Amino acid sequence: MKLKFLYNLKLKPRTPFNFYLTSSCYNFEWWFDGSKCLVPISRDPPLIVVAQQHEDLVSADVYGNEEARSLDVERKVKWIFGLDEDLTDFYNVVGDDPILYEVPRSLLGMRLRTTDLWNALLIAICQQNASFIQGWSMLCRIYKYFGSRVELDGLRTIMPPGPIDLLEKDRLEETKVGYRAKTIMEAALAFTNFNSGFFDRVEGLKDEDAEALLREIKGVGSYTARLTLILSQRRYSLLPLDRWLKSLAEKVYGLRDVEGGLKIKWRGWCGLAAFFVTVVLDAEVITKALQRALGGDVKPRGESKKPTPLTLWMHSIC
DNA sequence: TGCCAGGCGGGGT
DNA sequence: ACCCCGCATGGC
Repeated sequence: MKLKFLYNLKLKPRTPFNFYLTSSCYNFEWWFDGSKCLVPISRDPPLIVVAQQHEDLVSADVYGNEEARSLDVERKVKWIFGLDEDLTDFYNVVGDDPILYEVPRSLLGMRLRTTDLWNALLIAICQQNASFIQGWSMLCRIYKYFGSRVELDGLRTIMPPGPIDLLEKDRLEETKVGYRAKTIMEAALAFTNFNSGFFDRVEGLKDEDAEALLREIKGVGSYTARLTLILSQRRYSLLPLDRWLKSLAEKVYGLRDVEGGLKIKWRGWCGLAAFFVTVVLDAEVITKALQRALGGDVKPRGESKKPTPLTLWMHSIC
């Protein structure tokens, strides 16, 4: 599929904003090359934005078919990059945190990029009981195998698959996701069951209700549901607590009641804090992550020998 | 080789 | 409410 250039947008982010870090994090080579960040906005009608930094603005070249002209791209791009987001209070909360104090310093202006609910759920399921590299390799294979190739003025990229694409092709074994295949298919089914309007309502629900609704999918528990809502709707109050973060919090902060303790410590920023913990510790496996955190080595490595959240885009992992 | 890694649900108590 | 186990897969 080829998409043609439609128009350009120039957007002004709230300062401080770091386009490079924001685009780098948890991204793939076909969506970020070090300067251009390609953002799939809509599958039907197809629309992809090519964003890059332009002085103190974000420049967005919009590619799509004619049908896509009517979409409110400006609002979506602002939302995805968090251009209007104010992290002042978050920076105050983590400014002297032994794990996160680098966030308002070396990672100043970095925002979380959102993705749509379905894709966020896919990402979250792939993190279940898997190391960073295993989880993102599974995702990588899903995108390559089920996504569609797209070309924008010679730029080659991938449109991530929708639930229908997975159901129709029905060859998830090829992507080596193991027992998560069942959960992914359950999720895909739930997302195509439009009669009930199952997920159209999620946005309007309170955090607990949104979490409960996602958990109706078999194989989706509290961790997966919360991470999904953080990555798609910036529900930063939610704490996606897995064994990795639990272990870190017990040993580094000396917490016994991790859930309660982190909520007091990070207040309404638990979800964003959890996200940044993985970034500053380069998503190392727990033994290494603990060493790093206890040794005060909480600045992400620039080196690209092996993939980290910030350098994933520099590597081919599948 | 064997064991484990950012979960989860189902079975036991 | 808890505790414990199996579940695919790849990497060390």
